[in-house]
Amino acid sequence: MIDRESPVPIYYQIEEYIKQLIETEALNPGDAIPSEREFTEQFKVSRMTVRQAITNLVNEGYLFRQKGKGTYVSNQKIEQTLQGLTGFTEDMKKRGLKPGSKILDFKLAPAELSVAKQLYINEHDPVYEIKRIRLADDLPMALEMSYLPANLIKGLTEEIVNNSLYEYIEDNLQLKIDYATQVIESSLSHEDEAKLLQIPKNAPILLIQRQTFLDNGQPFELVKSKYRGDRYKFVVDMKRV
Amino acid sequence: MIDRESPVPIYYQIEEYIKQLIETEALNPGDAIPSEREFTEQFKVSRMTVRQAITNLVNEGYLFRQKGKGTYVSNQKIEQTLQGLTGFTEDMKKRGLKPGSKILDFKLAPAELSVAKQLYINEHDPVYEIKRIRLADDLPMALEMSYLPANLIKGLTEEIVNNSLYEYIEDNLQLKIDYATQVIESSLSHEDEAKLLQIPKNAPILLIQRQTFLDNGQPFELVKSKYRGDRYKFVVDMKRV
DNA sequence: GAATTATAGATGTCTAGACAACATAATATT
DNA sequence: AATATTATGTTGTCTAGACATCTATAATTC
Repeated sequence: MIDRESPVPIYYQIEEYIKQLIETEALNPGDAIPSEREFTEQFKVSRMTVRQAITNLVNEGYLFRQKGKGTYVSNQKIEQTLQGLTGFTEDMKKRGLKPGSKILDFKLAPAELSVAKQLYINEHDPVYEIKRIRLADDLPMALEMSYLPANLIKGLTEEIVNNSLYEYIEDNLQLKIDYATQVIESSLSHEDEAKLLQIPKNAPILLIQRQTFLDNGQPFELVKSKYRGDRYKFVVDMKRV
Repeated sequence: MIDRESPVPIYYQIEEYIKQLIETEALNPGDAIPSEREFTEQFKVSRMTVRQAITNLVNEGYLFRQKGKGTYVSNQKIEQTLQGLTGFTEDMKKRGLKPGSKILDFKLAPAELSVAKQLYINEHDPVYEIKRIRLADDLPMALEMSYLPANLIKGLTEEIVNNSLYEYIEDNLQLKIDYATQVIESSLSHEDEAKLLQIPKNAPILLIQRQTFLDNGQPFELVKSKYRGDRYKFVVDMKRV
């Protein structure tokens, strides 16, 4: 198990060993790992070496200690769960679903007042309006209305929208996407939406409205989504300040 | 400088000492701190103790090491937090509403399996179960079921719960609340919930399940909430990574 | 039976070394 | 003068213990 001839430090070998126990589900979240003394006997190493391995895994969020009791497996790696801002495509991939999309409408139109306000532009300024059905594993997941100010996001096409909009904005337009504010509420499906989402009328839907900003504080995207309540749960991690 | 009679660990005293050097700008970003051997002589402690202090500061982002050269002051403490994790009371205040609460049930009971799993405790371990109606401007806003492991959150009373639970945990129990994972979904009100929330049956509700963690990765709270869909919107900010 | 007191086992802190690996500067060799 | 070598100082890894503190359980006492 431990190779003393290896240039890989012993504490690191022990780290890998424990991580593998977690990944193979030999150890599950909440389970106690063997005590430090047990590891010293198992691997014939000093306790400080074992502690170095365990301390690293504690710092990485794999384990947590309880004085006088033992050391336990955490739920997930923290960094991994502190999820970033992503689009629909990345979101679905993370959930292990195949993302898809069907554009219902793509046009350049003058902005309505409510949309203009949220994009920090004037009423009747040109905005791209994109209406889509979002699919996951080929089944409807959400209805989506996107609004993008044409003076800022230039040269948009259906092609780009269907591939990766965020990559286009960051790579081609050289703009830096920074953060988004999302408002989430519960609602019921109307008849026409129900039909498109293939759910009954008056079924629960998750209404998500997102305003996405560049690093200069300017909004470049407004997305109004209606997710099927039976298929979608919104997951968010928050940090105490 | 180092007080050996103090119950405060020596490594922690050294940490504070180094942090103070940085804060008073006796040490600036890029500067090398004294070598580990110099510290052992200055404080008359073993090198492992010095290393424990420095390792902690490296993990917290204050310092970085260079093998064979030395240890240096970092540019800045990394990891700025995005948004505050708060309880119901703070949340309502931010929205300009008067928070209120009515406890329907407060008891110490053996944990059910599903709850135990999410709190990383064993089935039948004691948990505080608190059922509340949450009010905003004296009107029902949400139904809330809270579960807290009694072996960790000790001495809980209705009084504490009604005032500020988080303050009690951080100030009295000296535990550090770190982050929470929340799962949000859309649902419909059942008959009994509808009555308590004073809304019609089958009205939209926002179902929020929150798992709150300490800084060691251990969960200390599980909250299942049902918010009135007509009164509550969940707002979250996300940062692009 | 209930409360109190040991006891065993876990993590927390600390010691006084040892040798390895790496970086740099001083010294010796070519 | 350029190149090797050596010396020195740094962090990296590791040992074999010690005692403290906390938890949970077993044993004892009331």
